[in-house]
Amino acid sequence: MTVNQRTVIHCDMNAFFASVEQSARPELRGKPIAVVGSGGRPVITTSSYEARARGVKTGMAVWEGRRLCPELIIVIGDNKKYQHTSTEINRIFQDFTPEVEAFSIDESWLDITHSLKMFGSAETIAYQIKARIKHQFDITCSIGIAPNKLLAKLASDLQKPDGLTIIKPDDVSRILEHMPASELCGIGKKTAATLRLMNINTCGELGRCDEARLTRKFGIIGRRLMLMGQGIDDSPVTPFGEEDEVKSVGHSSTLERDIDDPLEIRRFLLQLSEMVGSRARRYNVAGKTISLYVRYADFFSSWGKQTTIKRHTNQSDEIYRTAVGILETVDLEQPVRLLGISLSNLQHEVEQLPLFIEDRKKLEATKAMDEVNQKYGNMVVTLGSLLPGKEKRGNHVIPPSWRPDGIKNVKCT
DNA sequence: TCTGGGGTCCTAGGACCC
DNA sequence: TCTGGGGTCCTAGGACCC
Repeated sequence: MTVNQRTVIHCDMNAFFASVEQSARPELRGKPIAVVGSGGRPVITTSSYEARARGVKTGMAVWEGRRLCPELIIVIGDNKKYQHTSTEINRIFQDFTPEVEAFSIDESWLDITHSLKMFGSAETIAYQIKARIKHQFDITCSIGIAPNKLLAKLASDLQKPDGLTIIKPDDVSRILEHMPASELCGIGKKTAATLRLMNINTCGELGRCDEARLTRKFGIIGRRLMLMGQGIDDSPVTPFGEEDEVKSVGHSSTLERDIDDPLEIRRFLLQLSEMVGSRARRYNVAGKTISLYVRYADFFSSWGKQTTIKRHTNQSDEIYRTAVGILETVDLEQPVRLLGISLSNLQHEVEQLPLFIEDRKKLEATKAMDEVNQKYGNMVVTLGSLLPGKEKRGNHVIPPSWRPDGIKNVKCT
């Protein structure tokens, strides 16, 4: 046993978006509901446990969910509400330890190593967390307690909903022996399939595998895979404010219908550029690399291309022009199903000090536009003048993005 | 009648510089 | 006739997570 034994909690909200909706709207409680995006081709983002019992799953098209469960209630998602609830829940965690890391909007890790003395035991803390979340939001969660993040996450997956699973250091090898390797966070479909071809199915087998054999197959992550199989994970819980800086800012959107009209494509690119630009400005970052991603009507074929420009930018018009520049190097093979733009190669803490009066005017205009858009929702005001031709602007509005603000990078007020 | 949107990390190969 | 080699930046693509 090492001296540095840690105790880590992983907390996973059960059917988070659906639970928030059922909590906010009593008439939805006990019913099969599905939370969907607001786009023209909606898919199910989260379904309640009542819906899951009927086979309704994340990622399904709405019609498919309805086929399986005709009484399915469709609820349009409200990201702001989920964001807010998530922030509040993380505040609860912080009453138990300052070392809280949000993995996603509905999952967090807590390093409670130094909180045990004050609160008694990990179990006590877990039960208190559950009770407070239940009381305050009427939401259940599944909690895993283990010596590290990898195992805590594995543990929280073992009992759903409303579970509490403890993996004690002494039990690690017994529990992992027959656990499918694919249960580990980080081993996805492809890796699991490759492992199976190597005759490795369980964590036990993975942990005993010759490191060189894994490295030959997987490169640098080979060693990491072996350690994962042994339940070893030294990665720290990184508290709020100490995360790595954002590395890219992007938006993509599936169009309501497939399009091949170049002007219409540009219209969407303009909106995407504005979404990316305004978010970059809000984060106070600027990027040198602009990427354009296109998925064709057949869904399976797609491409992405990127260009690196001379200086960093977070100006929507520059992002737009660069994206169009990329588009012009390509002959589209099919109508377009999805368009995406992202800004990377980022510089942080950008200071905007325009030298020329024209630039200052533009900055003022951008600021005013950002304020209006922030107040009245996505992209009420756009740089319509950049669009070629005089055709009336399409009234299609790109649906609010799934998670407009990564929880990691937003200062909560 | 389908199959979302937001990210991160890793690899490979080419261009270019000293 | 020898034709290096390290470092960095770039593009493209794949795998993973929620």
